[in-house]
Amino acid sequence: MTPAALERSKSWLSKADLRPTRQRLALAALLVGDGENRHVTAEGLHDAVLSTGDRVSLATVYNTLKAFCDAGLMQEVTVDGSRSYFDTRMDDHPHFHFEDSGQLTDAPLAGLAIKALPEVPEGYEIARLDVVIRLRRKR
Amino acid sequence: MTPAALERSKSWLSKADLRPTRQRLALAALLVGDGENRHVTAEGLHDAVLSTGDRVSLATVYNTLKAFCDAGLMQEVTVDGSRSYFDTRMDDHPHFHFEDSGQLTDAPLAGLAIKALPEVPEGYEIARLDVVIRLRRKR
DNA sequence: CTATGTGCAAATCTTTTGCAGGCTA
DNA sequence: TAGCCTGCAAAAGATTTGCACATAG
Repeated sequence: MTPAALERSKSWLSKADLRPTRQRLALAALLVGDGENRHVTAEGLHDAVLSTGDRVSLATVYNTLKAFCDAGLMQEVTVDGSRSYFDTRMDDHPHFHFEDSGQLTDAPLAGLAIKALPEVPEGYEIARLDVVIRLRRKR
Repeated sequence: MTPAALERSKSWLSKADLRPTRQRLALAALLVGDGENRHVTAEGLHDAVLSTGDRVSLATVYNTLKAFCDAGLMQEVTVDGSRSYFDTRMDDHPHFHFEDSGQLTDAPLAGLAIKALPEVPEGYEIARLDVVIRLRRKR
């Protein structure tokens, strides 16, 4: 982990009043260490952290990702019933989901324009608008 | 099950070359017997069929719903990581998801207008566009 | 009759939880 | 020190699967 990545990870955690433990720093470094947005699954992140040599249990990865979400640092994105993805980008934006690889990426928000939304039922308000563009490899 | 519902269920199954077994007819009657669209979970449908007096195992409900999807009679909608919903309506249309009750309903397609979509990556085409409007009860 | 379905229980897979011990502030 | 964190293993759900039996065409 570079000094810059360490710094970024620490300030990311302190933004949410989360203690900079060894495990959280290791995970944060993989998530925001380079300043890019990430879309990870718990298992994928666990594999990634193990391959850096750090030891973090899978249960802690789950608990930590959930803690990051609760703290408002990430959001959970549901794209297929079997796995959850965790996204470091917090604004409402569309996603591309590649059906062949299962990969999830941000879709440029610029290209999406929603002109109107269906009328929301009485007594409710919009919590979030999820847009997933499912992509299939062209034959 | 009314004669009309039985008829509708049978023709719905035959549309997809699925044999009209007792279990499939019981499930189909609940799904399309009245001509309305339905959004069900496997467990919810299982409860419903049991309450009509028919006996169908939960595993068969799962297998049958999956068979209906494979046959192009329904589509699976993923709205939160923990459960799958199965929708008898086959066109691309937005959904309302009520966070308090977990209920899923169709949102009027009329109200949604998408002006433009992000450019699709080279070599891929859009398989489906999922739009889920998450609703929270107003305080 | 033969290929398809079905039921049941056990297996899988992802995610959560309980609890004893560890570590940050 | 006090309270928050972590690890592990076991629990909890949702869904799938293996296999023997049943049934539609």
